[in-house]
Amino acid sequence: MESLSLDRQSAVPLYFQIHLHLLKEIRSGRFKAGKPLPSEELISKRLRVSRMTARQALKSLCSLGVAYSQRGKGTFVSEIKLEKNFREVQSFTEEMEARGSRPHSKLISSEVVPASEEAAEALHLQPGEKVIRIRRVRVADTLPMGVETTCLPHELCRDLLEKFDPRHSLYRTLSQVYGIHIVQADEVVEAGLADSEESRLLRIPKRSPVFLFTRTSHIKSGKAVEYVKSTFRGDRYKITNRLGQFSNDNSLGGKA
Amino acid sequence: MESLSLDRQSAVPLYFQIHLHLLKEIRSGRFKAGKPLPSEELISKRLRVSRMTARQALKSLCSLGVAYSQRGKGTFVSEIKLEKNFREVQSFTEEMEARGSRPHSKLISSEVVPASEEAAEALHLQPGEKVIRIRRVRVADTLPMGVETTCLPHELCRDLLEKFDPRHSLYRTLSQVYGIHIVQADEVVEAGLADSEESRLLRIPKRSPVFLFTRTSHIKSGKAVEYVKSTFRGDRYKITNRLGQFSNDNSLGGKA
DNA sequence: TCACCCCAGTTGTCTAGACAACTGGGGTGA
DNA sequence: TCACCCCAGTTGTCTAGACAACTGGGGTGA
Repeated sequence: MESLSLDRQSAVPLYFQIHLHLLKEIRSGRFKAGKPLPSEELISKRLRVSRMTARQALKSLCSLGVAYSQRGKGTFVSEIKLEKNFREVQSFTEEMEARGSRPHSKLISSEVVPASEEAAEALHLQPGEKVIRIRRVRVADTLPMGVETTCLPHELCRDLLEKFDPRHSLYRTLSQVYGIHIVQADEVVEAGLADSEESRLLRIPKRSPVFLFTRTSHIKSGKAVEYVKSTFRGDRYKITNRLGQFSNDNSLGGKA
Repeated sequence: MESLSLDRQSAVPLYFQIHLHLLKEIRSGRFKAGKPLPSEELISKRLRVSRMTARQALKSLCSLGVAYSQRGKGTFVSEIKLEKNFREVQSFTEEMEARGSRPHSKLISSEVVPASEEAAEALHLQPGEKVIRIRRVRVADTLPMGVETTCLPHELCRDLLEKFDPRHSLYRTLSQVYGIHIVQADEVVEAGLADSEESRLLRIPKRSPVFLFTRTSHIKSGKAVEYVKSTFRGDRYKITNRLGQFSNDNSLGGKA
């Protein structure tokens, strides 16, 4: 706190400068888990900002899950570790890079076809409307991890098959070429056994345990832009989830 | 909007009265997906509240995932359905009730034992410290769904085994008797095959596909209070996840 | 001893403003 | 035609205050 001086000319909002500073101090161990952060009043006085600005900084830490507030008591550092590998919405590519593996993909097929019934429903398309369908084997380092079939509305990105190298990240191409940013995904996971095609592609014994994923991805407005079915091997792939922290999110701020 | 008159004497905050009203109008179809909600300015004028209060109402809808804001444009109703069965942190009991099944449990064993190494690590206990361990078969309607082993620090709820009926919800007992409210859980899921004890208890063939869950549950402060390992049958149990919506949460309010 | 009150400290809610930054559409002028 | 400017509408950030509601500890008085 003492060392921080705010840059009032900066494009970075004051509350976010304070947010970043507190976050750094928490990570450095200056503020320990379970211990109070400076109060709104104190931040307000020390840094000469209004209490609402100080409050917004603290609230944005709460919405990150780094801190929590208790009325009448203060705002405290959460004991929950953030750095664990929880699944955000991210492509296979990003997920593997985050785990320290080198991801790539082998293309099985890519084509424009009429949407299947389930894909049409998930993507809110008329029956028979066209989708781009890409089938790939997903590989981490040299280990085949899963087989994935992705469907995107053809309307959304007509020339995708020319612009997209299937060995790289689809999400990055969507984001960089088309400005389509996937921010949320709804997913159903089932446990099953590998069929013969899957066991051949993944080089695992037939009837090995596998995860079956069905995922619908959304952009910020909630519009569905991707429908994916995939099979991942159960012996090498784990899912890490964080549940909750939805309904108890009394947040006042936050930054993308 | 027109029909709403705020109760300024109420203990319910103004922003939350507005929040509830807008939510009702969205659910009723008065405001449709993709369409704008009233602007901060408009709410402020119509309901004679300050703009910050109107803003807090809209932001709390955003943090619920019901709406999203775009600078310079407005706040819009999200196209994402909320009502789907996503997994919050909830007990098996709550989950099954939400799905319309009648949950119950068959006790296999309950005892106070020294924590296993992994349980001690998850719960931040000293090696050898005691935990309450409860093993149950989880049943939906009359169908056995999974085998679950729960460990709780003995220190936390010494007389739990007297006060808890293992056929009912553990989370409810923790909440009602001890004031322990679980708000977040970190979970690892693996795909595997049922061993002989599991297949017997779940009445499924040996080597059927199953989910293997390892879960650590936390209270608001982040303190770990429960460590669970469980095996659920893959033929009857599906996981529904919602990913993302963490980093893009520019919220100003929210209510537990 | 112990129930109660009081008080300082804290977060929660709310007000009435201000300016910045961005969006989208309409109008202007070369 | 079309690049550009302007403007109304909107969200984002920020200020300087106010009172409510709650927490926890200390002191008072029966």
